[in-house]
Amino acid sequence: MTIDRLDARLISLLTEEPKLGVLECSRRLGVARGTVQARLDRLAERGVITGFGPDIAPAALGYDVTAFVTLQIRQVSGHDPVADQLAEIPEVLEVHTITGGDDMHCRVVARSNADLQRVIDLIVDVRGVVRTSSVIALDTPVPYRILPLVNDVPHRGNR
Amino acid sequence: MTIDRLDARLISLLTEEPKLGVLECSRRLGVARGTVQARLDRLAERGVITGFGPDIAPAALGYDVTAFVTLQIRQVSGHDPVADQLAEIPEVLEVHTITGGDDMHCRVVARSNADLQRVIDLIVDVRGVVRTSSVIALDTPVPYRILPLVNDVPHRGNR
DNA sequence: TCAGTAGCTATACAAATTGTCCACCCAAAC
DNA sequence: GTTTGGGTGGACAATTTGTATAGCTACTGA
Repeated sequence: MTIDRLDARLISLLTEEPKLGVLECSRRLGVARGTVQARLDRLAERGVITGFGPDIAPAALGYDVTAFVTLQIRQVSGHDPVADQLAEIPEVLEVHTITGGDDMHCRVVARSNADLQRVIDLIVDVRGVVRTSSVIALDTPVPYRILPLVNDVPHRGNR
Repeated sequence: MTIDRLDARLISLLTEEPKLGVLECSRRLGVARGTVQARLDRLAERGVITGFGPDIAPAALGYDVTAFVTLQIRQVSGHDPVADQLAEIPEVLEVHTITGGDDMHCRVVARSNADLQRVIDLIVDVRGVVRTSSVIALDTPVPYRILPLVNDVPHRGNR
């Protein structure tokens, strides 16, 4: 399952100028409108494009601190109940189960370092969590991006 | 800097049904079209909404493996040159500098576990990188989300 | 080789949305 | 008391969308 050059160009275009409509895209890409429409439909259908939601910057909402928290959980309790509890905490933006000495990895945000303490306490209080370890993100030299990956597509004309 | 209830409702609405236009949003929210338009402009201006780019699932592109790589770098080299090099690797989706024993934290993807080895080798080869440590994300019980955070806004009518 | 299929182009049309105006109103701030 | 920021409601032309149509080409499998 992969995408072709035209898909990649379309995704790039939309990533860089999200307000473009289908018609404008077709003009920029030099293809028919129906093609763009069909491509978008197919990309969404295949699950490549999962949505067009607005990108929100937590920092702009006052959540200036980002941290990564890894946790060990009690073996008997299992991951799911813990994950469910974590999901109840708004400041927990993302949770993964992981390999290695720890069991889970979370991205969390907070309004300040002091506020981070509060959030970590919430996490520690989750039933089944044995131990946590946190690091604070000081800077983000490479913010989340997928374009380089998308553009890593063989150039064979448009197809 | 914060958002009010109407902003939150608007963001929620757009997150859940991204294809809605301004007009439809105004209908759903029960406010005038101009209001929605103004709110969106302001949210974008204030940096709360940073974009409307398509959300791409790396897994749908064949990058089934996600991993977190933490690195130690040579003190003398500084973070920036290392980050610049990391940014050249398409599979590196995100880089943060962090507190604690390690210096940087990256999210990377790969086509398979074997392919992950290749990507890690690319990272190790970056000048200034001394040591890396990786964990693989096995599952993602809570995928990245910001809605709970956005909805964590006092209910005081619409404002 | 031939039929079938998938994907792109081109075109058409009505319906809906957008981008901008404007005038007016209200509440909070000065 | 008056400025000011935000919201309302309405109006307009221009553009875009949704949806169909038909024709063309390239590839696939029998």
